[in-house]
Amino acid sequence: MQVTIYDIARKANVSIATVSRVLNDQPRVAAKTRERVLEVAADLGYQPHSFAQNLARRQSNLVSVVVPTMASHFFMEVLRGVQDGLAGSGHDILVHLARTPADAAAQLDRALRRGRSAGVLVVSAPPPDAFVERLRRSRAAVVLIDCQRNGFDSIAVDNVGGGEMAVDHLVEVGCRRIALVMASENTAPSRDRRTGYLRAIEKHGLAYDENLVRVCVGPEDGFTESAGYDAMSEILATTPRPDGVFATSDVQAIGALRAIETAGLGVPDDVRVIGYDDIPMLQYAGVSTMRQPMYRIGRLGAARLLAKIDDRNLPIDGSVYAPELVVRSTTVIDEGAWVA
Amino acid sequence: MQVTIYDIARKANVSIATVSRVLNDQPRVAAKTRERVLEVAADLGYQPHSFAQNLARRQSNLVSVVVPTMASHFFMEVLRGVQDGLAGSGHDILVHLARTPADAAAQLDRALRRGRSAGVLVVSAPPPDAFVERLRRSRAAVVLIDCQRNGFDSIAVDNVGGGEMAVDHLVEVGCRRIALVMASENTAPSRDRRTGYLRAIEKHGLAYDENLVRVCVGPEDGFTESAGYDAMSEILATTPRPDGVFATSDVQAIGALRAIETAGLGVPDDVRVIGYDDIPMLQYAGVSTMRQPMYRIGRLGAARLLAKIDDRNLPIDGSVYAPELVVRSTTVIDEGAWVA
DNA sequence: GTGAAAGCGCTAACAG
DNA sequence: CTGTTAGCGCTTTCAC
Repeated sequence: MQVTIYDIARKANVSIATVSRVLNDQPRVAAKTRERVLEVAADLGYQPHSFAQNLARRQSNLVSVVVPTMASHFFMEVLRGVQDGLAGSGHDILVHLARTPADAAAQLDRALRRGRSAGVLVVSAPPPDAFVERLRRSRAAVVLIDCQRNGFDSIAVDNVGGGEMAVDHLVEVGCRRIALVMASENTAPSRDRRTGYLRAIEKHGLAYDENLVRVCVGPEDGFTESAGYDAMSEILATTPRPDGVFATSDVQAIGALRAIETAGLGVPDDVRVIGYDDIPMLQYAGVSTMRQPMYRIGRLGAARLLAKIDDRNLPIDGSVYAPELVVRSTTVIDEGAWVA
Repeated sequence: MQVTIYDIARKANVSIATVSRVLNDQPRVAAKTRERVLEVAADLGYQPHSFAQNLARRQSNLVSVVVPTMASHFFMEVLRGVQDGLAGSGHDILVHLARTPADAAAQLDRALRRGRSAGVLVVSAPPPDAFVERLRRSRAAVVLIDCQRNGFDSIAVDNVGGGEMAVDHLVEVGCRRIALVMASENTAPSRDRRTGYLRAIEKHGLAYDENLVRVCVGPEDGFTESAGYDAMSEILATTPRPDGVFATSDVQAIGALRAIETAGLGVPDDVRVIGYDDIPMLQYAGVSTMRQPMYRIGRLGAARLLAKIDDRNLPIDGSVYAPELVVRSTTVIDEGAWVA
């Protein structure tokens, strides 16, 4: 059978209470006893049973991450950040993948089961109304990542500002008729980026033309290359055609690019293109975009969660990071780039 | 405080044993009692405390997945498959990201802590020698995904066969001098695909030229676009130049493509290119590749793990799936494709 | 400094 | 059919 503190106690001639004290680095133990216990424990290859510990301590060393399945690169980076942010705290990561908004609720539900997780990180999808109460009542600490909601801690990236910056950039390089290829209105980042688009359009005194705006539909909330292609194809049928396009994600931007080329137009000469995310592929495809600090928000989110777990009464804090404009050859002429 | 079975027992005028029986769907309970208990439980919003359950049942409802961080798309698909394969079993997924082979050992270690996980899924990296013994001794069931090792259950894709098929295809479309752009020799899939390459070269009676083989170095075990670019650039300096290239991953293939274009050569006219994985981007980039059933192996791996958890004495089973050749415009002339 | 004993919330014999 | 009673492995008072 497995070795428990009873085995250690017996072999070291002490009580299990003492073993527990030693193992938990508590003060009131004689140096010699401590040493002996430690030695026996190492000898026996003792490993604490975390369920038993958690039960006795009335706490959990698990952290749940609830995340939509789309955007694998984004998620992987965030997850890396989360793991690093949690490192050393003794917490392990429970992952709950949500395919759809409805599924997100189900996954959140799992994550919130009594005693399960010390904390929950909700990524890229603000909790639905029905959960707000539940989340509040829960013993688990909650931190939102890449989304925000009143009353919750969050680490977000400024999607409105990002959308605005992207369009600002297009205007700066000379665009006047700027199209928007956006993902499903179901997703908050997508909606926010549109808000930024609208804000910039207005700010620069450009005319808003609904023919230049397309909402992608389809799987993965429209965050796909083909959705971007379809949307852009439709937009290009408009007269006069746009001279710039902002896509709410990089994969959509790639699709838009293909549509533009298919239509026999050139990038950036006829139409300038900017995406959002900065997935690795984009660097080589030479596509301008808004870079998001994914790893960073994951790491900060985890740190924030640990703080919250430690002290549930910490004031609510919403950090918002600014995305960074990455200029490549789809918005400015740059002969060194790969894609023309 | 939280509601426990004691609360239910009190309110329903039964003992906790009866409550437990009802909650666990055990037979010997009067229909009426059952109904009453269920009602009270629902009323109180009872949720079982999984740590307590696990402790009492002497089992775990957690499954660990140990995975290298590179290849985010691959992992995401596998993870989706795992989650679906586990659905309904009541198991949750613990994720352990490993940055390096050394880190993989540390993560495996975490996953194997006593009583922690009912099972462990090890993805894309066969367990190091030092762990074989440990793994065997562990109470946890173990299934390898996308890798194999004597004595362990595994769900793998035939990387040797895949490499061979890729090269076969290049030969079929007329290539005679075929280059290999491979990732680090640290990774098993990479090594296996090379074996397939060598096998095909020999089978077709082509000359093996070491100048046509480059091992990518750098971060992420060489599974990067820039590593592919660098490797291909070097290979192109060889005279006579190759007329085909097999890259052990799609991102490397994209890099190779860029190197070929930079060198002023055409694809597929001068050099034909085939990658490995079939990441979504490739479909639109029109790159030929070997498609791996990622979701599927994840799902099957999970199913296999559940079976093993249920009966640890099941005979060891190693399933090997064949990757699928996807022909696009980097190996055959196809005017409809996007990238020329 | 150390030990005895009472839980943590639940399951599982064992009686009745 | 139902209740009593031991645990699961560990932490944590409270005495000594």
